[in-house]
Amino acid sequence: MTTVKLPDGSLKEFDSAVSVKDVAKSIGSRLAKDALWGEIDLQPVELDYEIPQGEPVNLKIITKKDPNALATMRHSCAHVMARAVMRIKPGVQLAFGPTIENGFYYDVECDEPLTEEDFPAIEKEMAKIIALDEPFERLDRPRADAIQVCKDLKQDFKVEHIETGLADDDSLSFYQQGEFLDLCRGPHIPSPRRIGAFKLLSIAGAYWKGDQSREQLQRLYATAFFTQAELDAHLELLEEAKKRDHRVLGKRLGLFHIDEMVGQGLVLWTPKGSFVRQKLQDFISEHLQRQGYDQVFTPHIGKLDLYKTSGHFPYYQDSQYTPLVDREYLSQLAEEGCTCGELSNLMNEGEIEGYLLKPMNCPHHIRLFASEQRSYRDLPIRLSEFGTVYRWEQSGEIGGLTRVRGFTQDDAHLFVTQEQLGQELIGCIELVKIIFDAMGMEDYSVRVGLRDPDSSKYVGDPQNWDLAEQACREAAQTLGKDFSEDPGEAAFYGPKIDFVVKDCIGRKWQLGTVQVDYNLPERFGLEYIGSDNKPHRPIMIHRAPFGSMERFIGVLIEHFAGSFPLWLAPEQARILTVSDKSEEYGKRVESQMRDAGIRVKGDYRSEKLGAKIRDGQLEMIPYMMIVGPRDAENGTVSIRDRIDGDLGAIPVEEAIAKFQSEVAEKTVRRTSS
RNA sequence: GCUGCUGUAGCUCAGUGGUAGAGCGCGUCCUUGGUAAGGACGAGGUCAUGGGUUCAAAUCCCAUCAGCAGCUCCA
Repeated sequence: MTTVKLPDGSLKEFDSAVSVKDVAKSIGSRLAKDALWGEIDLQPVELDYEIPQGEPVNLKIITKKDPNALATMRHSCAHVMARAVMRIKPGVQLAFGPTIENGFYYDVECDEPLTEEDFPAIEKEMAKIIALDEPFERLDRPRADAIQVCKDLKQDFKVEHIETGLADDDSLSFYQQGEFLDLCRGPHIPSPRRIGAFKLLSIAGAYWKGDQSREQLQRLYATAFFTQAELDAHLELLEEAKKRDHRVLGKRLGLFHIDEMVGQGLVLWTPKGSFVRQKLQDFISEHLQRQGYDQVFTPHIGKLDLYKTSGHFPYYQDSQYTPLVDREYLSQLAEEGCTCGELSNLMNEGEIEGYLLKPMNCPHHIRLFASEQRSYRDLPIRLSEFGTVYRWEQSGEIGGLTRVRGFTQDDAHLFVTQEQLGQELIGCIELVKIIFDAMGMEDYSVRVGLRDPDSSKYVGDPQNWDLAEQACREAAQTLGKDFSEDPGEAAFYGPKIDFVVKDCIGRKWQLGTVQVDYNLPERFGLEYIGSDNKPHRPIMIHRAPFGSMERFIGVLIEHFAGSFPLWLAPEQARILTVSDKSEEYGKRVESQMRDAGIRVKGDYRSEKLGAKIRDGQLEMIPYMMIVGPRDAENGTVSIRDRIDGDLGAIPVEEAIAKFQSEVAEKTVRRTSS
């Protein structure tokens, strides 16, 4: 008699010995077909495993749909990969080898570094190991034994990990497969034959335990799927994603240029890219005006005193451009025989006179606020500026438009009373929502950064913090979207709400941000006169709904895969003549459209129509208007839509009206998600 | 900043020790073609920069700069 208890609590009884597969069959033929392996009392077993008779056993049949099935298989594949590397390279030290979103990695340290040229050999060895079909066997060892096992294996990272990271565990598990033994929590698949298809993807550096001061390891990235077809589909998806990379599209569509001679991370906007940027600025400016913001302009530099007061200099010196040392101060230092080393020390200590390229706009706005006496009747004061700031980002972090050294924030600083804080935060969130909605961006996440209760780095009154954190939560709730609350993610000066999106290869970027600040009003001694005729300290809100124009446009290019909606497209429509004979008519239509405010160009080359269409498609022109003798005769254009193709001939006026309404509606029509 | 890879024509790339190639683009000419590439000819490169090895370097070595991936960082 065999009795199994299924995850739903139901019991199934069998008169004779049965395998896992038999149980699956008894439940349904579909399940039997989809079953990958079983789990008896949480231990993975093969499908042909004969279930022990007698006492009831807990059985779970694992299928592809099981959320952990793929991850479990991939983790087992990571073991196989590590084993293969150890067979090929001597003296391999193993670190961590977890599963990640679309695959897995294993951190290793080798005497001679691995390169991508080693991949074929590793993959071949992995295939051999899988063909051996040795099971993954779990071994539990008491703490002291476990340390000894790792010492015997000469796996120093594992020893350290047990001694520090797993200091509270009395018993530790290992998994053994053939000669390969590894400290591992599990679970694993019952045998490697469940690894359908795998591929090594890349190799990169990573620090042991993520600590820059520790050993640098080599991280082998790979992925695995249950079938070759799934792996192929995944790889194709990666290729497709690369095609919408904003760096590739930015070059192909001529949106921006980053020039070696100008400097790393410094963006040159081409006319087309500048157009998109300007349109976005105009768009948000209109909403700022509606919300009662005042726009201001401030310079790109400020005296060091300003940043000493704000606290930004010298504390963030590593991420700032070197100061512009005051001319007279510099000659004075020279007269005193100051050496380079001494100058450097003076900079480190912040004891230097000169100017700084502004790393943020707040100090300038603060001085504008402080330039007049303010009454509670004036508040809230909302100063906004498309302010360009410069930060010395680490060279290895810079790339494309998403991480640059000079960027323009759609910045604003709100000076508010405690009572106004909640409502103003909601207003800020509203702006972010307006932007995401207008772009049809739904795939973003919201993070409320709260203070870490165990840390003392935060400035300001804890009661105010509580109020501000609650105000942030309430503001976030107005989005009607899930948000995460992240303790420890607040800035030292106040809580914040961040908006995060992913780029084409899955990297996360913060776009919009709304931050409460109790610190700067304090440091600058800001005041307003209250209704009680006494001075009070305002609270500041920093907010940037786009984040920065650079990063936002970078993400936006990928979001639209280069196909901007009509209202944002630098070139909205293009006239394509069928032959030279229609050039005159084409030019007439062109000027008619231009007069109607359409951004139109004409392609009058003596190319065949097919070639002109192809070029227009590749340049992602929203509408192509084909004009030939037939159109000239009827006063029409034959419209071709970037997405839907040929729409047939319509009168020129009708085409103009169509475009104008699409622009007015800010319609978003995307070719793919 | 760290590790690894990469840097050849405007763009994408081939070229592994014997003084440079393709496709696209660009120019000129021919072609006058109705919904994703018509044809011919031509111009265009101190092979990222600076050193070194060698009779000889795009090719091998070192440094610098830049790009890519990851790590670390991001007021």
